[in-house]
Amino acid sequence: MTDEQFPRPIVTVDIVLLTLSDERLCVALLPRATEPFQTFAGLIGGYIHADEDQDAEDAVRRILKQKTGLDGIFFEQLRSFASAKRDPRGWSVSIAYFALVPKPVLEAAAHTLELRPVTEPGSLPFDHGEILAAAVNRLRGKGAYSTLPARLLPDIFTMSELQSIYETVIGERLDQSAFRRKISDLNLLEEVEGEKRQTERARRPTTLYRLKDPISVFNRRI
Amino acid sequence: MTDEQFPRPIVTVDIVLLTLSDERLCVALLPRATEPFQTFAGLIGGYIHADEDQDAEDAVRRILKQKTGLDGIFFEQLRSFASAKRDPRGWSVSIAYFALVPKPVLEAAAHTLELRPVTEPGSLPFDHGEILAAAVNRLRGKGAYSTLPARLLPDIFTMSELQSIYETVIGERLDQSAFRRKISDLNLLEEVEGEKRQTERARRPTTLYRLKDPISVFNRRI
DNA sequence: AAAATAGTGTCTATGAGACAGTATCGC
DNA sequence: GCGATACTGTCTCATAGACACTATTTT
Repeated sequence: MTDEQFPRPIVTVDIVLLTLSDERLCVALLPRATEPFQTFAGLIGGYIHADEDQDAEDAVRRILKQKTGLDGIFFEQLRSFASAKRDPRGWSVSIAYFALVPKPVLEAAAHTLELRPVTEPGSLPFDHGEILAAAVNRLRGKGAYSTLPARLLPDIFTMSELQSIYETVIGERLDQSAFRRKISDLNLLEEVEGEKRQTERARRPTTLYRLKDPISVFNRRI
Repeated sequence: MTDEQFPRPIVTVDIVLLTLSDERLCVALLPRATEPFQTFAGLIGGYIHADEDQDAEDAVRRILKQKTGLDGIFFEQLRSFASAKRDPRGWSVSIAYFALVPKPVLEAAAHTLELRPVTEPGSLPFDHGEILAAAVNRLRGKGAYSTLPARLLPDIFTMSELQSIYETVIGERLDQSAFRRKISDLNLLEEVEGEKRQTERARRPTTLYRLKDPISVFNRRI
């Protein structure tokens, strides 16, 4: 830690904003305002503002607010991508985050975001393709062992909706009976009393639930 | 991504080097050569050298080699720690890694490393205490679902040694029969034929094994 | 009654923990 | 034989998946 003669790399924060659209996991992209890759759609990102951001999470919140209008949504650090070649401007570090947002919340707040299925994101600037892949991987992996996927739903949801989210996140069909049993064993949800509702084509009204804790991690698979 | 007028933060790489000493998980620390916190023992770290390091992993390899003499050991990115206050010199980013090394390898190569049990690391400079805690957490968590703990053993080891490593990493006793059954079901090891050996106080010679793949992740607990 | 979704019960296979039992060595 | 470690077999219980069954609503 002696040699401060070395030039400092560029440091940015990049956010993989994920949501569910038509039963598919999608990433929200933003047309880039400046060079390099101007006008190309890329991950939501920006520089750290040393004067106003106390830490990287502050920068994430600020950038999300400024560039998408979103506020108070779930996000978590993924990892950093650091190399000489990832940015044409020179040696750079991207501290990557992924964020989860329910589609209705995204639609209410969003400026001009472009949604693309994570399976066919098209061509992305920098190493954003790699960052996206890492985020999806993390969500799929951690999704089976936590309540992460529920962050893609509104606060209040039905058991079927929850199961459906888990199915698209994990990428496999789940048995209804086993799913309900596990969820109830894990004691993650609380019933929203009196609030029954009928889903679109449903006949029988459904019990509604909400999460007890923001994020729970358990040690068996859903 | 427009405002390049903002000052660039300091970027360093910090490595939590873990090994097993007397059945305890220990972190290897290095007395700091320069201010701040000169002479205090801290994590192994350094600046990125934009000219010689192509990416952060290159920097990790170079720093490990220079500061400890170690080469070719296992390491993996943890996450980054970035804030205005973590370093008295100003806004800084530490890309944190953790590395695992067998004790004999560490002893053969090491310069003047200080080993401290991760449970009582003493006072550490910067936020190195927090980084250490995150590394231990990751190892404990991922350890139960992967062959990570085997990186704390030499290439060739006995089943008992492997079980013992898992026990200290996970922090609980494991049933011998179940352990062997699971390891063999997962098909992770290959027998080192003809090579039998007697452990210190053992009577009956033991079969020796090596890992088939560097790191495997499975989806049930060991 | 039929259609459609909500929710429950049960059977079976598999994997885990507990623990006893057998094997092979040095002394 | 005894002590010590290496290794195997078996019993029982918990959990998972499969799938059939019941429940409640609208049309």
